[in-house]
Amino acid sequence: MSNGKFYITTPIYYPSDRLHIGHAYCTVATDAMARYKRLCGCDVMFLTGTDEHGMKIEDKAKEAGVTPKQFVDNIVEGPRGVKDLWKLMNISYDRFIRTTDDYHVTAIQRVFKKMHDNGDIYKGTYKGKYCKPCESFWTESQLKDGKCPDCGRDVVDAEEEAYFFRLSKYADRVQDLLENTDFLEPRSRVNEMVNNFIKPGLEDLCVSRTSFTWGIPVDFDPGHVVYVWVDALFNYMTALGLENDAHHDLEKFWPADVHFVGKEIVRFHSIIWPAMLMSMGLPLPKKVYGHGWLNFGGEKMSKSRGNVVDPYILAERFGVDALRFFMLRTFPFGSDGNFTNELLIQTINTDLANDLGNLVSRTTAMVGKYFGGALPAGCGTWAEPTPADGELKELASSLRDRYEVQMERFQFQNALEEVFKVIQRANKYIDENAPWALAKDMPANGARLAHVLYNLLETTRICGVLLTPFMPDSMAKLFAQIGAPEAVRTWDSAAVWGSLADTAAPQKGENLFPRIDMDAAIKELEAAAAEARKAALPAVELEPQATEYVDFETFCKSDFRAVKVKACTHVKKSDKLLCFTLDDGTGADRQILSGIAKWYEPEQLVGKTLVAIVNLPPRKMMGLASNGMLISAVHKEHGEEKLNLLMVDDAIPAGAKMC
RNA sequence: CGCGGGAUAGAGCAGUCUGGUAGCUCGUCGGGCUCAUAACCCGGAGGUCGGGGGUUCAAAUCCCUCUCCCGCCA
Repeated sequence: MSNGKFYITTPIYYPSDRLHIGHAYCTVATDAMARYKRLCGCDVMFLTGTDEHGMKIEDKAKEAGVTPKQFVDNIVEGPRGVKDLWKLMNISYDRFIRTTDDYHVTAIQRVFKKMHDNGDIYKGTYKGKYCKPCESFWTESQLKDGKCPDCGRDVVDAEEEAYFFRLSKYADRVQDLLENTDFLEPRSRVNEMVNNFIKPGLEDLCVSRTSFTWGIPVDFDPGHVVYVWVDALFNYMTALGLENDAHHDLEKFWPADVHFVGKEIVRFHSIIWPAMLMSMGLPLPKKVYGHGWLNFGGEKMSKSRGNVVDPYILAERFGVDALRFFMLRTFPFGSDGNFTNELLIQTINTDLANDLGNLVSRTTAMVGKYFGGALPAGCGTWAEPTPADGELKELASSLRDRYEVQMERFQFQNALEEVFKVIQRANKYIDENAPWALAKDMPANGARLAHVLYNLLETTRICGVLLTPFMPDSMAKLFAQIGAPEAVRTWDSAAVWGSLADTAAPQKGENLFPRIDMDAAIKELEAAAAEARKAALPAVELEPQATEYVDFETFCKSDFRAVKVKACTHVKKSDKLLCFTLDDGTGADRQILSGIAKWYEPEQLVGKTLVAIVNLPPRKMMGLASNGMLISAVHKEHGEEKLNLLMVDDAIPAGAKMC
């Protein structure tokens, strides 16, 4: 692998809400790639960040009663925010750009001006549907049943003055770029872009707005703010110093080697972004890679479905490295993957605990047990290698090359598959050699035993090096356990069998990857998810007030009375009903059934003064007569129904009329 | 005929570009081992690769067609 530079980016995420596992997926993939390139000796620039402008954030901030900047500050820098998440996920980004950063703001103004000056941005009118109460423009496709998707009211045709980018001018060049180069990968995305967007004809793109103010102002035309395309996409260059003095790495790192992006924004990165760069006369990035989405349980993750996976919960429970590994080991990077908790735990148990963790554990344990912790000098070579020796050695020393091929194609799944084939071979090698049998006659077989263990340590070391980009912390622990110093954790050493000193002194340590009890963990996760869903629901939800009037006569017919509870019992075979014996002031007991067993124990209600409507027609429930209805206050808390019986002052006599 | 993706063992997936004995993980059945995180190793059962047609000596793979599922992502 040659050295040189490598510039890789994630999309800049939109901090209108907490990030979920899908964002983590893309960022972890980028991180693994960046770490891999550093391991290879490249000078790496790894950029990530946040795209912080726009109407949605403006609205959300208003809702929360803070300024837009305060709102995004909290989500980006605040507790459990974006930066916290990347810290937790051990993301080794070199630079983090926020589109609200001063240098970016002024740089974007300059870029906008340049494109305006060269004639590619011109003033026109933006036609759309306008909702007056919401002061919002919508496109035809955004409307819900022809109405405003926000408030459901009617919209009217309207136009506003706006700036447009001459996207159409670059259609041919972009189509050529997509069809005749490997600019966009995987290849299947190319057809999608060309068929859906280019062939029907590229329209010029509206690149400014006047309908909201939370954006970068167009400095030569007050009232207009730069819309997301110019603002967000150019982050990849402003972060290096384009049109600003905050950074000075443009020469060194541009063009980007690859932009990793989710498939939903492939269009922007493969059509709009190159077109704008063409307009600016700037070099294009070498590649855009559109990865798939993580679905959950076969369905798209979405807030409304309540199936958004929280990376915090998973990382804290199973370990960051296990989660990072799982995402990249299990799903082909280019296609959608179906995330399930079962699959996550299964992968951790099979690959990490049973195969890798256990291999390290049994190997280091044997070195300790049979050799007191250090192998004898000279054990690295063996005069008459067995076929198994040769096979293991060959497989392990050629692993790096097979791995590299896959990594260069961003096929993390395949790269990891190669590594685990070797790990499985090593476990088999133990069986073939039965070290425990050799150990029974140390004088005769001690040297052979030492060689077998050395081969195992060396295989483990090579795998450890190649797994480091995926699980940096765990591999550092692994190296410590097998006694591999820094010098033999390098890319070069991963292709050189015998790099580990034959006197290596492994130290059996804590389990690198503890096995997980599937059933227990699933239960806990489901409980946690339910908790999270609940927390996301509104704190207090009230029944909307009736808009229809009830006439006075009808209302007066309802006879509400104060009643005192003489006795209260559960109704047999019913989990809902309580049976009340009430003093209603008439002298005769009144029996009322009420479906409130979920909220009250019978004992606690005896003696209370309640309110009941007493002239409802009698009704039988579970075979018992109910003569009226007790009045309760109801509302919802975090989606859960709450009920409180109306209890009034005990000084009120039984039978007193409410009016 | 809107566009795209998908349909491969009980489950989840790879393989399809570049045709050549159908593969992985889990599960299941049987065996081995006891160094190790009740882990590891070996073997078996289980698939007409969604249906139909075509090209070919040869099709999961190429072509046509039909059915069903998913998504359309300011």
